[in-house]
Amino acid sequence: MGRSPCCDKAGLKKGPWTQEEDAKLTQYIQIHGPGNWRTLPKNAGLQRCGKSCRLRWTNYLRPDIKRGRFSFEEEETIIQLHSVLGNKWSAIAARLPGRTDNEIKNYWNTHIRKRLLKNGIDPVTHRPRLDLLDLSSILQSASFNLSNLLNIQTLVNPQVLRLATLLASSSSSNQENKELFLNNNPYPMNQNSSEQTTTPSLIPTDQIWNQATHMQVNNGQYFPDNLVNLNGQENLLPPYLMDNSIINPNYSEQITSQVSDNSSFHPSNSDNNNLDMGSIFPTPISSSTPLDSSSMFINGSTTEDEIESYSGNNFSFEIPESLEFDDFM
DNA sequence: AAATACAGCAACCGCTGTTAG
DNA sequence: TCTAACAGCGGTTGCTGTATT
Repeated sequence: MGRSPCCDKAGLKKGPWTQEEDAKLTQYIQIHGPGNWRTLPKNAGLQRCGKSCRLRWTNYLRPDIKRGRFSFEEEETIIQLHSVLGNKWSAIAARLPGRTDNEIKNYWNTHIRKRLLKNGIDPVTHRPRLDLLDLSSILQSASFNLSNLLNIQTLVNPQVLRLATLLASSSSSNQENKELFLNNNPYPMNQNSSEQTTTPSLIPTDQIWNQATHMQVNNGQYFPDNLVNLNGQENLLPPYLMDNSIINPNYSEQITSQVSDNSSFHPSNSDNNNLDMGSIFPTPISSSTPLDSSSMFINGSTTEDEIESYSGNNFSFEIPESLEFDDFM
């Protein structure tokens, strides 16, 4: 339309808001209410454009804004809604009381998106992609040895598996492994999206769905409850493949049907009579949680933030006394 | 201790849809 | 019906604090 931004007007301030400006804006809105943003700055004695005032109010000063760290439930909700709605941040924010679209967008880009990529999940399609994984680091994991690798060959792209085997059998240093992998990665990151969605590295998720439906957690790491079964046979999948929200082929459809009914959808931390979140967000005791970094100790590294973010009451587990960590090693 | 890199987030930009005159 | 202003949205930028070298 070619309209120049209102802030182009001379004399209007830009950049971070001061406490004084915040106070003026808050006081004015408390008296007159929000709206009429064009005339508001002048009436409130602010050298700002109306748009800037509106953004400051809606994203920061509004009294109903919930500040601070996102809860585990909120993060799950964001991930699930994003899998259905995409980057419709306002639509996602509408289902997270107290959170703004800007805040959710920032949180997605700075936290969730990176973790999905790290864990081999395409943040756009929400599907597992081995070509996004740091495979060499997985191979260093004590719970993912060569014999395990060979036993999952029916589940992964043979080409990737062959490469992983090569890396695992190599006696060279870790750095050399990484370089070897990078040089031989058959599915580089710069493929176009259509190729990505059809790449054979996509895990046939329905094949492993059943294995992920019953999970236990131990030492911060998820394991299926048949990890060590009666036959003493170890489960052969690495933890990152046991995330049932990731690999459940139906979860997107589930939430789509829920979300499509706008009048009845509510996030799990509100009255959830209209939506059984348990059907969408599996509880940790029965299964893994979606995209949970604490379940992804692929290379034994995680951040304090990630650990802390999952340490709330919503994340308690029952660990059978008979289960010992050594059993998994 | 200083320089550099990185992460997180508030704020801005530019576009689109809606509304009022 | 047209036009301009408003309101809202998603993408991007740039500042600030922290971590690393």
